[in-house]
Amino acid sequence: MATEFTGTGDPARSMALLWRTAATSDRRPGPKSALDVDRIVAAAVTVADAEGLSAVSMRRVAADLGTAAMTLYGHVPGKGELVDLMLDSVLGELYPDRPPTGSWRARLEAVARENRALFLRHPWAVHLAAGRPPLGPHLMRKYELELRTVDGLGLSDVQMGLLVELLNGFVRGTVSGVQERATAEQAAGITEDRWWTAMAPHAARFFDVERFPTAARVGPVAGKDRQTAHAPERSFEFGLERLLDGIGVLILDASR
Amino acid sequence: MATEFTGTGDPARSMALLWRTAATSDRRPGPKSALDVDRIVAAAVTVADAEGLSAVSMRRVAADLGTAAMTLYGHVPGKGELVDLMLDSVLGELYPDRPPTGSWRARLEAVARENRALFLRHPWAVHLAAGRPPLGPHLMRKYELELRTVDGLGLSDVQMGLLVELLNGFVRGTVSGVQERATAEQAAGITEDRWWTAMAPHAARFFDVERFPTAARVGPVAGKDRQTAHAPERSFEFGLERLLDGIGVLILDASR
DNA sequence: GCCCATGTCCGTACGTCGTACGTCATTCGC
DNA sequence: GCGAATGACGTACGACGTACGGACATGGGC
Repeated sequence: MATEFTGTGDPARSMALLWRTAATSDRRPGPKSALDVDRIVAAAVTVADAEGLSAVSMRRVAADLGTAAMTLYGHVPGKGELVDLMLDSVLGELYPDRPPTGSWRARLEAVARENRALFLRHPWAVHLAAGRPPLGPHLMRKYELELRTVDGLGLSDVQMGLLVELLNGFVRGTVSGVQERATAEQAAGITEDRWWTAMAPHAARFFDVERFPTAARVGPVAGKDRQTAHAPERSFEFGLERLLDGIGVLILDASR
Repeated sequence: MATEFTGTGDPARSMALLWRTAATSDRRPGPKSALDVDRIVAAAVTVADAEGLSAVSMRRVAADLGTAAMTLYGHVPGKGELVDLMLDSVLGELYPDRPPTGSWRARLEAVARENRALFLRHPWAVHLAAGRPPLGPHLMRKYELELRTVDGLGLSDVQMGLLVELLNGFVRGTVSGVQERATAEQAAGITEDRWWTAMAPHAARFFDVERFPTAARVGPVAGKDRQTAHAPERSFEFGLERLLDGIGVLILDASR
């Protein structure tokens, strides 16, 4: 694994790819390609959705497209750039019509829910989105629309940026647990439930109630209703409520 | 890469390793080993701290210990289990003396700051901690101590669990950006600054102020003081403030 | 209508990874 | 001392990303 993730090559080439500023081959000699960037990206996204990012290899994507691995390099400089393209591509699914409307609270809630839904659809996108982002058209659009939801509330520009970043970070944080677990599931070929039921008796052997009294009372290990208490949606709803309450305090302060 | 991350083998073996319930080799025949689990884990953590988790290979860790790759398999079932051990190991650095004290707000703030500091020391631990956790002694201790900081506030057990999870998720979310960027840096061999200055002119070519007016005003791409506005500590401080404000609302409700 | 520059396609190969297997050397209980 | 159990580790396999270069199709300029 040389380049890990994200494009590392020529920035100009990366940007041209992201914004699809191809030469569009205005009648050059040479055979027509059956492939194009969009088809490759779509195939890669399909693989990632179904089997996780680790299943996305150049060989695999090429095979799904009925071609050989090296064929892809004619359209995409490398895997890093392909991953960048994948991320920007799925970001285009956000806010299909227009930015969220309503009260500031409704708008921010909608932003959080749309982002969460996107990440649940494409779990592999979570930790990509946390890193150095590909400055593609869909990321730009997302950023613009999200900033608009916190515009005109009396906040400073810096506060607006921080707020959008906070909300995105929160969603990533709550989803990443689900995502990492899902990745582990298909990597290990064992579901969350099976893993817990396999691990629980062994955990119980080491779980000392005297050393961990509070965890024993509250925690998911001891509790019977582990599932319900640990349900990711509940974590999300709970956290969103707290976060919006806290943002409300800020906005109240700003408006007076 | 067969097992990706986290142990997938025998749960009993994993737990015995995590809790160091070794047979302690009470005089068995065969040669003495110069290695033990602790030395292997420590070496792996050192590599991960310095060069990222992707630099942690069995060959590399073995080389740093002056031995061959396969030697490690006598002490550790596989890489997944080693990673589990690494994570639980560094979690032991949290709350060196006792749990945080003071007001609920001071306690929660301390929890957030200690976790953040840990993740900044060991960036690779961030996305491991998000997944299926290794139920080792240090994770148990962390969970117990953090639950105690929200005990006795009039919250339900479920709310206590959710609160601890929320705080941890927030810290992970804010740190993961820093971490992913750092990983990308050493993978690409280019610093954040260099990347931005290399990318900025190309970004500007596609950045349409008419399409993205709000982003143009607020965003880090256009702004001169990108650095200061985007500083990760500022994001953390800002988010923590909002979060604690929101938690305050909940605690106020619970106490009346 | 032909030529060749400009493409695409892809087989091969190298160096990385995790780790299964088998051989060998060491060191204990007796 | 000696048999047996155990640690060390060389070799090998199949995955990975991708550099290289040959085979081949195509279209514009003449």
